[in-house]
Amino acid sequence: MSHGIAIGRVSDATGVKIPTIRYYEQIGLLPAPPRTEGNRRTYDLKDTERLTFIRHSRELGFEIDEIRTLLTLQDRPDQSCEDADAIARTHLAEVKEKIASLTALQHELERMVVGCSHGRVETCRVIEILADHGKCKHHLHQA
Amino acid sequence: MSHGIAIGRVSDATGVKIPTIRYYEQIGLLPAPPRTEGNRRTYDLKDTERLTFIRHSRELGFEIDEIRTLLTLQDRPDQSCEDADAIARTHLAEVKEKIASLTALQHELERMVVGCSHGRVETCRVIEILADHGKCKHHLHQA
DNA sequence: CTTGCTCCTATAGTGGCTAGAGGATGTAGA
DNA sequence: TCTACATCCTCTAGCCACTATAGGAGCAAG
Repeated sequence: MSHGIAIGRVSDATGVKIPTIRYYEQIGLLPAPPRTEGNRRTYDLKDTERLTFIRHSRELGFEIDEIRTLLTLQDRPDQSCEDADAIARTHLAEVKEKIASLTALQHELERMVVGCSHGRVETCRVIEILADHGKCKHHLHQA
Repeated sequence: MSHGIAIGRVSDATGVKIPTIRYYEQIGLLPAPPRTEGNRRTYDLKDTERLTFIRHSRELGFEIDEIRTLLTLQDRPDQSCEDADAIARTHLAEVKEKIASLTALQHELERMVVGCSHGRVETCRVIEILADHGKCKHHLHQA
């Protein structure tokens, strides 16, 4: 008599680890499900969908608080999606900046690695560049 | 009579915040400097250089433990720089992967934002894509 | 001598989990 | 029915690299 999905199955279905699911419950991201007589959590399909939504959002780099907003938006389909759009746009801008930053970093690392004489540390470009910021072409904001 | 640099000056000179400098001392990344009679830390130029090295390495995304290795390498200039080179190469590979991942993410976010009808949540592509992983073209490793 | 800046220690908090201890429950086979 | 094993439970602590806060003490200029 089990019309409830066990946490392990939910974990398998969504790819979210069991402790993480419990953590999401703890921080109020996932509602606390009913329990069996033996005190085990029993989920339903909606929970699984919600978790999939959460996991996908996390994969896309959204923060927990952003996901909280997106979830409440999802729950009210008749409202304007302005907020969701704004969150996504802001996030997109951040991602673009991060890519730019990382690309600059990539070039600098390449310069380091290519310039390395493969000899002694004394003449190593890797160490040299790290020690002397002036040898740095690019200004990196965040890496 | 002050031939010792105060922590605040070191902070200004290197761009590393005061609590962070103390933290680095605590974890053994920066040696504990001598103190004045009034128990204040007094640094010298070498410390400033070491901190600059650390800051720059952090900006380039190296982890503390990697920096630890790089620092010991720097201290022995007659040794082979193989290790430093290996660390930089590994790091470069990670950065490249991250860029690829973020670029995929960027495309997906753009698809979301462009597809958004700016109407009600019901028809919002942002929410839709987040809810349904199947609508995702790219497989993202880490974002 | 007082004002205000810098510095000190120690502790706790951040985000987003992850790991471990120690125990209860559920299930499948002998 | 017994037993072995998988799965689940709670609770606490740890991870990284800081950052913030509280509650003081030291120091330099006006």
